[in-house]
Amino acid sequence: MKIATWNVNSLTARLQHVLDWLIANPVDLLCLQELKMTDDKFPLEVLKSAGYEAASFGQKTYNGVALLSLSPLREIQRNIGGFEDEHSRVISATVDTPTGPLRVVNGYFVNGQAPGSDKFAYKMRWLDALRDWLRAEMAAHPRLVLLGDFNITPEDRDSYDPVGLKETIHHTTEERQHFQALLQLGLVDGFRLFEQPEKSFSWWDYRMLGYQKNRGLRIDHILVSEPLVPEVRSCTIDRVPRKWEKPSDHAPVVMELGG
DNA sequence: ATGGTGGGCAACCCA
Repeated sequence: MKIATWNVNSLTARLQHVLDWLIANPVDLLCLQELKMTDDKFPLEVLKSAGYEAASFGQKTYNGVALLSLSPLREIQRNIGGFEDEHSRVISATVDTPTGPLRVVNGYFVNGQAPGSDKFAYKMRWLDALRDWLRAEMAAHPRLVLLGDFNITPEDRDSYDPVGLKETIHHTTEERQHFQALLQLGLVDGFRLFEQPEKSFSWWDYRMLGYQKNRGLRIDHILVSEPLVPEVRSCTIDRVPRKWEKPSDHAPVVMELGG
Protein backbone atom coordinates (compact mmCIF):
# COMPACT_ATOMS: atom_id res chain seq x y z
CA MET A 1 0.00 0.00 0.00
CA LYS A 2 1.03 3.60 -0.54
CA ILE A 3 0.59 6.57 1.76
CA ALA A 4 1.41 10.21 1.07
CA THR A 5 1.47 13.66 2.64
CA TRP A 6 0.98 16.96 0.84
CA ASN A 7 0.63 20.52 2.07
CA VAL A 8 -1.62 21.93 -0.65
CA ASN A 9 -1.71 25.59 0.48
CA SER A 10 -5.51 25.91 0.09
CA LEU A 11 -7.60 22.97 -1.04
CA THR A 12 -9.90 25.40 -2.84
CA ALA A 13 -7.02 26.56 -5.02
CA ARG A 14 -5.52 23.07 -5.36
CA LEU A 15 -8.47 20.66 -5.64
CA GLN A 16 -7.85 19.98 -9.34
CA HIS A 17 -4.14 19.39 -8.62
CA VAL A 18 -5.09 16.88 -5.92
CA LEU A 19 -7.51 15.06 -8.23
CA ASP A 20 -5.00 15.04 -11.09
CA TRP A 21 -2.23 13.82 -8.80
CA LEU A 22 -4.41 11.02 -7.40
CA ILE A 23 -5.21 9.77 -10.90
CA ALA A 24 -1.49 9.53 -11.67
CA ASN A 25 -0.66 8.32 -8.12
CA PRO A 26 -3.56 6.28 -6.76
CA VAL A 27 -2.23 6.09 -3.20
CA ASP A 28 -4.29 4.27 -0.58
CA LEU A 29 -4.07 7.19 1.82
CA LEU A 30 -3.38 10.87 1.19
CA CYS A 31 -2.88 13.26 4.11
CA LEU A 32 -3.42 16.94 3.33
CA GLN A 33 -2.44 20.07 5.21
CA GLU A 34 -3.31 23.76 4.93
CA LEU A 35 -6.84 23.27 3.63
CA LYS A 36 -7.67 26.90 4.53
CA MET A 37 -11.39 26.08 4.56
CA THR A 38 -14.16 25.19 6.99
CA ASP A 39 -15.50 21.63 6.99
CA ASP A 40 -18.77 22.71 5.35
CA LYS A 41 -16.72 23.77 2.29
CA PHE A 42 -14.73 20.51 2.17
CA PRO A 43 -15.29 18.75 -1.22
CA LEU A 44 -16.43 15.45 0.27
CA GLU A 45 -18.60 14.43 -2.69
CA VAL A 46 -15.97 15.21 -5.34
CA LEU A 47 -13.44 13.09 -3.47
CA LYS A 48 -16.00 10.32 -3.05
CA SER A 49 -16.49 10.32 -6.83
CA ALA A 50 -12.72 9.89 -7.12
CA GLY A 51 -13.00 6.81 -4.89
CA TYR A 52 -11.83 8.36 -1.64
CA GLU A 53 -13.49 8.41 1.71
CA ALA A 54 -12.38 11.52 3.58
CA ALA A 55 -12.37 13.21 6.96
CA SER A 56 -11.49 16.86 7.40
CA PHE A 57 -10.67 19.14 10.29
CA GLY A 58 -10.71 22.65 8.93
CA GLN A 59 -11.17 26.26 9.92
CA LYS A 60 -11.63 29.54 8.12
CA THR A 61 -8.62 31.05 6.27
CA TYR A 62 -5.79 29.17 8.00
CA ASN A 63 -4.50 25.68 8.81
CA GLY A 64 -6.79 22.65 8.35
CA VAL A 65 -5.96 18.97 7.75
CA ALA A 66 -7.66 16.03 6.07
CA LEU A 67 -7.36 12.29 5.48
CA LEU A 68 -8.31 10.77 2.11
CA SER A 69 -8.52 6.99 2.06
CA LEU A 70 -9.56 4.21 -0.30
CA SER A 71 -10.48 2.05 2.71
CA PRO A 72 -12.63 3.04 5.70
CA LEU A 73 -11.28 5.45 8.29
CA ARG A 74 -11.93 4.32 11.86
CA GLU A 75 -11.58 6.06 15.24
CA ILE A 76 -11.18 9.53 13.79
CA GLN A 77 -9.73 12.00 16.28
CA ARG A 78 -9.16 15.72 15.89
CA ASN A 79 -6.29 17.73 17.41
CA ILE A 80 -3.87 16.67 20.13
CA GLY A 81 -5.62 14.95 23.03
CA GLY A 82 -5.64 17.08 26.17
CA PHE A 83 -4.22 20.16 24.42
CA GLU A 84 -6.42 23.20 23.95
CA ASP A 85 -5.67 24.56 20.49
CA GLU A 86 -7.58 27.21 18.55
CA HIS A 87 -5.95 25.95 15.35
CA SER A 88 -7.02 22.86 13.38
CA ARG A 89 -3.69 21.09 13.01
CA VAL A 90 -4.03 17.35 13.61
CA ILE A 91 -6.37 14.64 12.39
CA SER A 92 -5.83 10.96 13.18
CA ALA A 93 -7.53 7.74 12.17
CA THR A 94 -7.00 4.00 11.86
CA VAL A 95 -7.04 2.18 8.52
CA ASP A 96 -6.87 -1.57 8.04
CA THR A 97 -3.98 -2.87 5.94
CA PRO A 98 -3.02 -6.39 4.79
CA THR A 99 -0.47 -6.54 7.63
CA GLY A 100 -2.66 -5.12 10.39
CA PRO A 101 -4.26 -1.89 11.56
CA LEU A 102 -2.35 1.32 10.86
CA ARG A 103 -2.80 4.38 13.04
CA VAL A 104 -2.21 7.57 11.05
CA VAL A 105 -1.47 10.92 12.67
CA ASN A 106 -1.55 13.77 10.14
CA GLY A 107 -0.17 17.10 11.38
CA TYR A 108 0.26 20.63 10.18
CA PHE A 109 2.93 21.66 12.65
CA VAL A 110 3.22 25.27 13.77
CA ASN A 111 5.42 27.41 11.48
CA GLY A 112 6.82 29.52 14.30
CA GLN A 113 7.73 32.66 12.32
CA ALA A 114 11.05 33.46 14.08
CA PRO A 115 12.94 32.36 17.20
CA GLY A 116 11.94 34.52 20.16
CA SER A 117 8.51 35.39 18.76
CA ASP A 118 5.19 34.51 20.40
CA LYS A 119 4.55 32.15 17.51
CA PHE A 120 7.82 30.37 18.17
CA ALA A 121 6.86 29.94 21.82
CA TYR A 122 3.55 28.46 20.66
CA LYS A 123 5.46 26.11 18.35
CA MET A 124 7.49 24.85 21.30
CA ARG A 125 4.40 24.34 23.50
CA TRP A 126 2.63 22.60 20.64
CA LEU A 127 5.58 20.26 20.07
CA ASP A 128 5.73 19.49 23.80
CA ALA A 129 2.05 18.56 23.77
CA LEU A 130 2.39 16.49 20.60
CA ARG A 131 5.28 14.46 22.02
CA ASP A 132 3.53 13.76 25.33
CA TRP A 133 0.31 12.76 23.61
CA LEU A 134 2.12 10.61 21.01
CA ARG A 135 3.88 8.62 23.70
CA ALA A 136 0.50 7.29 24.82
CA GLU A 137 -0.82 6.99 21.25
CA MET A 138 2.13 4.81 20.29
CA ALA A 139 1.58 2.58 23.31
CA ALA A 140 -2.05 2.14 22.26
CA HIS A 141 -1.23 1.80 18.54
CA PRO A 142 2.15 0.11 17.93
CA ARG A 143 1.77 0.42 14.14
CA LEU A 144 1.70 4.22 13.82
CA VAL A 145 2.78 6.77 11.23
CA LEU A 146 3.25 10.45 12.00
CA LEU A 147 3.30 12.49 8.83
CA GLY A 148 2.69 15.97 7.56
CA ASP A 149 4.28 19.39 7.33
CA PHE A 150 6.60 19.46 10.35
CA ASN A 151 8.06 22.89 9.57
CA ILE A 152 11.42 21.56 10.81
CA THR A 153 14.58 20.64 8.89
CA PRO A 154 15.92 17.66 10.86
CA GLU A 155 19.52 18.21 9.78
CA ASP A 156 21.73 20.63 7.85
CA ARG A 157 21.52 18.45 4.74
CA ASP A 158 17.76 19.13 4.68
CA SER A 159 18.35 22.81 3.87
CA TYR A 160 19.65 24.56 0.75
CA ASP A 161 21.67 26.98 2.92
CA PRO A 162 22.36 25.58 6.39
CA VAL A 163 25.16 28.10 7.03
CA GLY A 164 23.33 31.25 5.97
CA LEU A 165 20.12 30.08 7.67
CA LYS A 166 21.78 28.76 10.86
CA GLU A 167 19.45 29.13 13.87
CA THR A 168 16.72 30.78 11.79
CA ILE A 169 13.18 29.37 11.68
CA HIS A 170 12.99 25.71 10.61
CA HIS A 171 16.72 25.39 11.48
CA THR A 172 16.98 26.13 15.19
CA THR A 173 18.56 23.77 17.70
CA GLU A 174 15.32 23.80 19.71
CA GLU A 175 13.21 22.69 16.74
CA ARG A 176 15.69 19.96 15.83
CA GLN A 177 15.73 18.75 19.45
CA HIS A 178 11.96 18.40 19.22
CA PHE A 179 12.35 16.36 16.04
CA GLN A 180 14.89 14.14 17.84
CA ALA A 181 12.47 13.77 20.75
CA LEU A 182 9.92 12.32 18.32
CA LEU A 183 12.53 9.83 17.11
CA GLN A 184 13.28 8.94 20.73
CA LEU A 185 9.66 7.86 21.11
CA GLY A 186 10.51 5.09 18.67
CA LEU A 187 9.75 6.78 15.36
CA VAL A 188 12.01 6.55 12.31
CA ASP A 189 12.37 9.06 9.45
CA GLY A 190 11.18 6.98 6.49
CA PHE A 191 12.98 9.12 3.93
CA ARG A 192 16.35 8.39 5.51
CA LEU A 193 15.83 4.63 5.47
CA PHE A 194 16.99 4.87 1.86
CA GLU A 195 19.81 6.42 -0.10
CA GLN A 196 18.51 9.73 -1.41
CA PRO A 197 19.76 12.35 -3.85
CA GLU A 198 21.63 15.25 -2.30
CA LYS A 199 19.62 18.44 -1.91
CA SER A 200 16.29 16.61 -1.63
CA PHE A 201 13.66 19.11 -0.55
CA SER A 202 9.87 19.16 -0.13
CA TRP A 203 9.23 22.91 0.01
CA TRP A 204 10.47 25.84 -2.05
CA ASP A 205 9.63 29.51 -1.52
CA TYR A 206 7.44 31.04 -4.22
CA ARG A 207 9.72 34.07 -4.19
CA MET A 208 13.09 34.61 -5.84
CA LEU A 209 12.74 31.63 -8.21
CA GLY A 210 13.12 29.32 -5.23
CA TYR A 211 12.10 26.16 -7.05
CA GLN A 212 14.03 26.91 -10.22
CA LYS A 213 17.19 27.39 -8.13
CA ASN A 214 16.35 24.43 -5.85
CA ARG A 215 16.48 26.73 -2.84
CA GLY A 216 14.34 24.45 -0.72
CA LEU A 217 13.90 22.74 2.61
CA ARG A 218 12.90 19.21 3.57
CA ILE A 219 10.21 19.96 6.14
CA ASP A 220 7.52 17.44 5.13
CA HIS A 221 8.10 14.06 6.71
CA ILE A 222 6.76 10.54 7.16
CA LEU A 223 7.84 8.95 10.44
CA VAL A 224 7.03 5.31 11.15
CA SER A 225 7.04 3.37 14.40
CA GLU A 226 9.67 0.65 14.73
CA PRO A 227 7.31 -2.30 14.04
CA LEU A 228 6.62 -0.76 10.61
CA VAL A 229 10.24 -0.23 9.59
CA PRO A 230 10.63 -3.70 7.99
CA GLU A 231 7.57 -2.97 5.85
CA VAL A 232 8.84 0.29 4.35
CA ARG A 233 9.67 -0.35 0.68
CA SER A 234 10.40 3.19 -0.48
CA CYS A 235 10.01 6.84 0.45
CA THR A 236 10.31 9.57 -2.16
CA ILE A 237 9.47 13.19 -2.84
CA ASP A 238 7.38 13.76 -5.97
CA ARG A 239 8.47 17.07 -7.48
CA VAL A 240 6.21 16.72 -10.51
CA PRO A 241 3.23 18.75 -9.20
CA ARG A 242 5.58 21.52 -8.04
CA LYS A 243 6.20 22.17 -11.75
CA TRP A 244 2.51 22.51 -12.59
CA GLU A 245 0.85 25.86 -13.15
CA LYS A 246 -0.13 27.61 -9.90
CA PRO A 247 1.46 24.94 -7.70
CA SER A 248 1.47 24.49 -3.96
CA ASP A 249 4.82 25.55 -2.51
CA HIS A 250 5.14 21.96 -1.14
CA ALA A 251 5.65 18.67 -2.99
CA PRO A 252 4.05 15.37 -1.91
CA VAL A 253 6.09 12.80 0.00
CA VAL A 254 5.14 9.20 -0.83
CA MET A 255 5.85 5.99 1.07
CA GLU A 256 5.27 2.42 -0.06
CA LEU A 257 4.54 -0.14 2.64
CA GLY A 258 4.49 -3.89 2.04
CA GLY A 259 3.99 -6.93 4.20
C1' DA B 1 19.34 44.58 -2.64
C1' DT B 2 16.34 43.34 4.43
C1' DG B 3 13.54 42.51 -1.32
C1' DG B 4 10.33 38.88 -3.48
C1' DT B 5 5.12 35.57 -4.32
C1' DG B 6 0.93 33.40 -3.22
C1' DG B 7 -3.70 32.37 -0.87
C1' DG B 8 -7.63 34.30 1.29
C1' DC B 9 -10.18 37.97 1.94
C1' DA B 10 -10.27 42.85 3.84
C1' DA B 11 -6.11 41.58 9.32
C1' DC B 12 -0.42 46.32 10.21
C1' DC B 13 -2.58 38.10 8.00
C1' DC B 14 0.01 34.00 7.29
C1' DA B 15 3.33 31.33 4.96
